[in-house]
Amino acid sequence: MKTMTPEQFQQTISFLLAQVGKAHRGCAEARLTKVGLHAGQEMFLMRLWEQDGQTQSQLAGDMCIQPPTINKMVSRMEAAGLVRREGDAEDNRITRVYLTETGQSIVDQMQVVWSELEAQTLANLTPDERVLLRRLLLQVQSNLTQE
Amino acid sequence: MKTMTPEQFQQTISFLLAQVGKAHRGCAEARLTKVGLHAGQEMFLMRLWEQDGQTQSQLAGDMCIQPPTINKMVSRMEAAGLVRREGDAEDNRITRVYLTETGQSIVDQMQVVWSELEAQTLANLTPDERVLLRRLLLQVQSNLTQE
DNA sequence: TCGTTTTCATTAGCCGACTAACGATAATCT
DNA sequence: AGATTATCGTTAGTCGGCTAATGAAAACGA
Repeated sequence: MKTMTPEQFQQTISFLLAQVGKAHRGCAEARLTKVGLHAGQEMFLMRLWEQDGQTQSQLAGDMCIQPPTINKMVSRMEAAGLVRREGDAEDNRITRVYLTETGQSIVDQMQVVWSELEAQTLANLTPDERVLLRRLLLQVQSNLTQE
Repeated sequence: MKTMTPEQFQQTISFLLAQVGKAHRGCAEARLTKVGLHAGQEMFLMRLWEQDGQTQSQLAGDMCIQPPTINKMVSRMEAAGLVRREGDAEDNRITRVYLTETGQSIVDQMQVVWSELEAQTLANLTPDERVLLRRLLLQVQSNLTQE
């Protein structure tokens, strides 16, 4: 009583989605390396770019990532000089994270990298297909996140 | 001369795709944990299920993963009793990997898990939309893998 | 035949993710 | 006020990924 074959496994959209996700992350990694970033750090810098001086918990919440992950990332990027930690004056539990000047310059380069990645991702897709793809991905995201 | 705003960054399909990929992997992880697997190992077992006794290089090539990643994964899964290493008789460089009985039983459970994940992923999508999503993802995959 | 090149597995070390567990501080409740 | 609870940051350890570098064995070439 086999419920599935390997061939059927590979024909699932989940399988395809996993492959596309890996390929996309790989391409992002390759491009981000050129500006001195690792895949994942671009999201962090984007959040800080959006609002500087956030707490680590805040960043973890926005990025849907666990606090220890943020902590190590901040430590490394602080050592790399992209970011600066500063204790909050009122609440001694909180340490806020700020972009340094070199960090800001990397944010600028990151925008170019991301635009190129977006162009590569959407190549050979018509405007209509891009709209459709977004709509379908949003539905999938909704399916996977809620409950 | 800013090329982008944080809002525009978050509106790219690359951003959405990264989020969906993370969510999908997270759901896979949550479900696979119940049968004693980590996210990523299901692909490995699937390849071995497809053809038992493959070499590590072969598996790495099929999975688009680097040999050291396979090596550590095999070591851990060997320690967990899911898999067994065996040297090749003709070529002493090669070590082949075989499914154990407990590994085979996990493959069976994995099929159920994967079916559930597929159902969750595609919920609220019509058959037409599913076909469309596959086609669009295949195009994106092609964009990201070639060259 | 013997040296070179290729292939394969492995080790070490890094990074992004996670869980579990702690210590310190703030907020809350009795 | 004092004890309890909640929050925040941090550390330790795990796993899936990667690159760089080694060592051993097979294949190849002069």
